[in-house]
Amino acid sequence: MKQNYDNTRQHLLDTGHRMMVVKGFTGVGLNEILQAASVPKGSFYHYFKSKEQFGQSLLEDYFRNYLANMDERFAVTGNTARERLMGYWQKWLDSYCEPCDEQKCLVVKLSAEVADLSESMRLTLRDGADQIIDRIAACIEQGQRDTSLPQGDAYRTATALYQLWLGASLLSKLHRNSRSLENAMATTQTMLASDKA
Amino acid sequence: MKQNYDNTRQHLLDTGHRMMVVKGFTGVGLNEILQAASVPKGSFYHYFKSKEQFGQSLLEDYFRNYLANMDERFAVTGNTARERLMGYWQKWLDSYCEPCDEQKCLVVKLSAEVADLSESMRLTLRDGADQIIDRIAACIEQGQRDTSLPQGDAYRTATALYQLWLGASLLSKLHRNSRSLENAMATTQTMLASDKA
DNA sequence: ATCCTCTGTAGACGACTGGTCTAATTTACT
DNA sequence: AGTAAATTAGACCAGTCGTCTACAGAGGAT
Repeated sequence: MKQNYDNTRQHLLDTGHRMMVVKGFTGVGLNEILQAASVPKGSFYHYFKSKEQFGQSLLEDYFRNYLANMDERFAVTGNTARERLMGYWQKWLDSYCEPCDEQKCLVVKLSAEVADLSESMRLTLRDGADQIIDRIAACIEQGQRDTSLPQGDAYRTATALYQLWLGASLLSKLHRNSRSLENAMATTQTMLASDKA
Repeated sequence: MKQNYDNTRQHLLDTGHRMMVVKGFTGVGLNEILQAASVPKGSFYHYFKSKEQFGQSLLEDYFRNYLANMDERFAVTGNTARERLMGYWQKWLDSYCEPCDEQKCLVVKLSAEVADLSESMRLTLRDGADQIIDRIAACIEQGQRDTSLPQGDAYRTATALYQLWLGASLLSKLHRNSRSLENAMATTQTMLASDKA
């Protein structure tokens, strides 16, 4: 039963994620999600207190996975921190697929919409983004130690890079192609050029 | 009468802008806008074919003003192109005001939400963003000619800078402060350092 | 001055969807 | 078999966008 509870709950979260990534938070209705998940409407409020709290849980779940993924990626040994970092951006770039307009990254999709709508979701998004930047900064520091990355304020560089990629993702949604992301990749390489931070 | 037409139409556009900048496109209802503008519903569909077309007109109006503003700013003489460009970013930074969460920039607020929702709005947003980048690039080229800015691919740099500031604006919405924008400013200065493009 | 037409105003209305909540059913375990 | 908890059904009403009919008033033509 507890098993069942978690299943249904997670199933709702997954379904919600899939729809919100395309339609946004306000843009998806509960009915829509519940129908897609084959969960009766009445059940929703058994698992979640409100749509807002559902959205927050969704974000928490998203960041938990995302950060775990980053940790795993950045913990790899046998290559330089620079390689690990560039692999992260490369994966971001690769995750863009031409036909499917799906924007996997919820920070890109929801930040602007949700920041003025729900305080709890805003805070979850904010903390998640901060943690992502922290990890990027940590990787840069590793790179400064193993000399694969240039010296300089790691945190500032990490923030700048993340901002760059968020903006690039926004533009890639407008263009429906990956050119903006490729430009971001080139800029990233320039910014991490060994002579200048 | 024609006067009245333009007045009411523009009044609807202005009111819609003010509300969408806070609540997003899907987040505001027609009734809400109409009530705020004191315009009866019947009139709305006299001026606009649908909510979507209203949104598109709103964006067109926004970009028309925004680009005119940029042109004016970049056409000033008596200073270097570098100063003109940095003035643009400084204005972006200044436009953030602590208490009012209003995000004036519709590209930041609406891109992610609208890109998957309305093709016409997506294209308007895309073309507007492209024109902004074009102007930034033109200003950079001026700076390369008057030697106030470093050599390099002006268009690529312009795109990177705009992406950076879009992403920074997104983060500033999450944090409700201007730190991200200040970071973007510092990064901008580094990227435009005279030794390296 | 009278009529006519066209622009714009007015808001009721329809069909539907939104999120929420209470009451009832089903399930699990004593 | 009885009780308590987990789960569901569906009512609820405010709100959605868009349609439609009615009418006010301006300007031109006769």
